[in-house]
Amino acid sequence: MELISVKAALGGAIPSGTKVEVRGWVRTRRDSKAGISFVNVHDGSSQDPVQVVAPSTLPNYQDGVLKLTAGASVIARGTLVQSQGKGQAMEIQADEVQVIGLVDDPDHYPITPKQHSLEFLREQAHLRVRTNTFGAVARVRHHAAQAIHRFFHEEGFFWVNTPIITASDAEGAGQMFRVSTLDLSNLPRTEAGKIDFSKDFFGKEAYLTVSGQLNVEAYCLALSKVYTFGPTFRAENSNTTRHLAEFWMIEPEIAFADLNDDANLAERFLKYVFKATLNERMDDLKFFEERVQKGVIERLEKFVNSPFERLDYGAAIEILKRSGKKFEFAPEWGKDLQTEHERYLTEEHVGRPVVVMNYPEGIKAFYMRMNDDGKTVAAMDVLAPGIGEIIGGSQREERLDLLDARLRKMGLDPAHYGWYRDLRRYGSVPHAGFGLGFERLIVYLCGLQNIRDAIPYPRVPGWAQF
RNA sequence: UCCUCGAUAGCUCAGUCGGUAGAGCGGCGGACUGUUAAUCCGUAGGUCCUUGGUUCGAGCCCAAGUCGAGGAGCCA
Repeated sequence: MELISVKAALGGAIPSGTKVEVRGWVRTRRDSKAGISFVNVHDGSSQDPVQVVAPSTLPNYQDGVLKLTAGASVIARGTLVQSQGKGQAMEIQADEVQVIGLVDDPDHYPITPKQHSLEFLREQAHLRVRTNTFGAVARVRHHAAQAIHRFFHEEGFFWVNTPIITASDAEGAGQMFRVSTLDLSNLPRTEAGKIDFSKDFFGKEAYLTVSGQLNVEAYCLALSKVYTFGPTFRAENSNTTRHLAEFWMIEPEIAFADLNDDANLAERFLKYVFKATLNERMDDLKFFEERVQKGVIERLEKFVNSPFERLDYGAAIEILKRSGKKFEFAPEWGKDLQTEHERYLTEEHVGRPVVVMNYPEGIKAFYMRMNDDGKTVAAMDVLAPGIGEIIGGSQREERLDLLDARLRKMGLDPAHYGWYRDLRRYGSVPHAGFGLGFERLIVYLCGLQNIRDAIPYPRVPGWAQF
């Protein structure tokens, strides 16, 4: 008797006639008066369930097998055989179906074999992973994460675990969650009446990180090729299909590199991860193709096989102006590209991924490197058909005087950036990197509409259940 | 945060002009069949989001609130 996964049972590598055991959860049960029941069992290892054929001669047929409903857990032992029915190659002719856990209230069990709305399933986050859709998302998510680590490892990058808690209020990438052990109902005060954070856990104000970039830059200027991949927090009151309060971000950083190196890295990176997902999870992608978004596989295949177009921001604005398209927001030099602009560029004008480079300094962060024209910075966005911006990155300002000038121009005090400025004083080198929201990548891979379906337990304003 | 839309059975939804609450799926019972989200018959199942108002009478009209969705802003 060999314990096997459902995936292995269906995989064809195990010869017919082998005695096997599978463990999992019931998806459906169909009874035949010929004296058998068909129980579809899934264990998460594959998109498809295995069909367990349970004869009515089993001792627990009446008060066991016939009590099975969607969601019940079982251990089935029997012979793996070629199926007599259509719809599956292999099935398990059961000698024993052990009922492990029944569903208490089958009439209220929320996961039925019909299509549920994704909104409803979000409120059942602990059970939604039992559905085809969320099982598939979970598997794709795992394979994408593995592919990301594998890509960087193979290219000689080191994974750096930057801090989750930060006492620096200088990251400037958005609203932060405060971390404190102070008693909110009895706050210590200074003589001036302000909250006395010197009494707080870290002796000063602390927050959850909004980006590991600044920290990983330091490691870049020693290890040369590094990346972060970890949880990230934004306390913005964003209620959209693209924002989470807690998400996972990937941020590579490369030394002795400029913006072109950065764009090349982004292109290799995305293609590697997409290719790996196509290779490793085609079963789930086919499900998304059928049930979630038509064309998602072709979109990925085209992405993998198309060279990225490079486009200067200024040229992009000109293209948009001359497009003859009616945009809700008129394109104008000095303003950021709207989603409608990005979609036009990548979907209609070029028809494949585009890297837009060298944006006006006024709309980009302080750490981005000033170009020689004095008007633009070495920033880039990778735009993908069907979604728009998927990666944002830049070459970092490695010249101390220019960094200080830019900080001051943006109303920031260079004194607050002591250790970050040190990196420009001690063996500074040109370096570059980019940031990618992992869940946005998952949305794109799976053809989802809402980022809340791309993470197991989404956290958004007003919602932190489970 | 702003704009728009929505909330009716476990789920997905219908509900006409304001007049006693409906279907499909799921559950339960039965029939039938190596079945495939099986099929067929029967059956149970309701705080119509909450509060207030209008009315002889409100799922339906009005007001406020709560929650959800989509879009915008911000962004990854």
